[in-house]
Order: sequence, then C-alpha cells, then structure tokens
Amino acid sequence: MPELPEVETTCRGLEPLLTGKKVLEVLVHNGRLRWPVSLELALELPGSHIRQVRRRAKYLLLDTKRGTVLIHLGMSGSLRVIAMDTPLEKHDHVEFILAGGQSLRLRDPRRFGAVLWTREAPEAHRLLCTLGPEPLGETFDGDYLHHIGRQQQRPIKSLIMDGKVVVGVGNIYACEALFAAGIHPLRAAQRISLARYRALVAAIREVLAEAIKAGGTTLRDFSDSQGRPGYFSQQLQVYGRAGEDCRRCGVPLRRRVIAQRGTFYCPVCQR
DNA sequence: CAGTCGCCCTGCGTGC
DNA sequence: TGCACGCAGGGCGACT
Repeated sequence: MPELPEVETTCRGLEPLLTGKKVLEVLVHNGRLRWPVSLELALELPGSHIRQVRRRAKYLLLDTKRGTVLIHLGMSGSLRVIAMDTPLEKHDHVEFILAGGQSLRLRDPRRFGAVLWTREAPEAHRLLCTLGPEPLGETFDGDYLHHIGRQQQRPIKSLIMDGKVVVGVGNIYACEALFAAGIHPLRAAQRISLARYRALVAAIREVLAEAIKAGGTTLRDFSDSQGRPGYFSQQLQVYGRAGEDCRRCGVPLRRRVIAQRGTFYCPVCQR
C-alpha cells in the first residue's frame, strides 16, 4: 500500500494531532510484525511527550526526549488517531494511548510493517543509516542518478526502486515516472544519457509531488490518518492498466515482471 | 560485489 | 455461493 506520498500524507495528518502530546501507555495487541515489537518500547516510551512527527523515506518518526519511535507501514499498514474507547478492530496491532483520551492505532492486516524503538539518533539506526537521498530533496538530481547508474547493468526500474540509491520510489510511482520520462523499465541503467536521467528525476519528483497533492493513491485499502482515501489512482497512466490503451499513443499497455514486481509500461512510448 | 530471489502475512478479485 | 488460485503498494537477508 503505502509509498512515499501515502506516508507523507499520513505524516502531515498526524503532525498536528500528535505534536506535544504525552504518551500514557503503549498497548501491543499483536507484536508479531516484521520484527517483534520490543518490550523496551512499552516500558520506556510512556510518560514522554511527542516532540516532533516527521518522515524519513517511508518511515514515520515520533521523536521524544527518551528516544524515537520508528513506524513503517509495510504494504498494508495505516495509522489513525481516534477516541481511545473506540472498539478495536481485527488488525489493530499496536496502540499508543495519549493524554486527553485519544489513541494512535496501527492497523496492518499483512503485518509487514514495523514499530521500533531507538534511543540513539534515528538517522544512525541500522535501518536508516544506509538509505539514499530523499527524492524531493535537493541532492537528488539527474547528475547524481546518472553517476550512480553509469556502471550498472541492472534495469533502470531496479535502480530507482533501490532505497540505497533513492528512497520512497515504490512500484506504482516507478512505473509512472518511467512512463512520463519515456524510458523502458528494462533499459540497463548504464545505457541512459545524462539528459534522460535529468528527465527521469524531474518525472519522479513531479509524480510524487502530484500524488502527495492528491492525498496519495488508494488502490485497495490506503487511508490517511482520518481514514480518508487518496485520489491519485485516477491519474495513473500505466499502473494497473495492462491491455488498456496508452493515453499518449493508443497502443495496448503491457505488464511484465521485473525484480519480482508487476511492471506496467507502453512498448511504444518507452524506449 | 552486484544482483536475484524467497519470504514474512492477509485479503481480495477472478474464474471455474 | 464456494473454493482454489494468483496477485498485491515493501524490503530485508540469504544466496548465487
């Protein structure tokens, strides 16, 4: 489910609801997420105030005086703030009880998500310290990506989905950005010119920014911190449209698997 | 070393 | 209506 725009949408929604709030208690209803939810979280977080809510890659960070909560939504996770007496639903695995009677709940049917607790600077955490630049940040540009890709034989789609190269470009937006840039997803990274890398980076930024504006993409089950869906799915040009006509040239779009992910593209517009 | 692949889960859409 | 099957937005870590 959530790619960067969905996490950003969630982050922006949570920020005013959580900043400055005191956490009274952490209730772990099912701690078997991607990594087990640690006992230390429930022991050390309560009593602290949330100083800041931010995002790094697809991780949400809740900073407190004693440490930081790292939350990853995996494929099916969502977070919302609701009255603490609202009945729990089936996949509400972790909740943070807040002073004032509200609760932050993580729902994650597939349990690919994670809730981690770290006392060190979160940027130094082993899961964050190897991550590449933010796609909407200033250091991510065509020259950077061209430099990284110049000796790599792997398909360009694999390159832009590699979190060590650039974070937050998931399957949907990788497909969409490659279409917008007119680059075939299987093209070897080393066989793309600097000019085309510049176009690709512009496309990645554009697609992500537009998706954030639309509140993310709801394919099945994404909802933001208030439970609202995103509307970017209406703007998708290729993702999920195999067999349908390309909106640019009219030829049927194709689907094939690249690095184990369904990949959608136009065989004419993308070279 | 770069790059591929399996796998952690549940739910939903499709086709018989 | 029921069931089996394939597929799903992520990404670590084992493996070649």
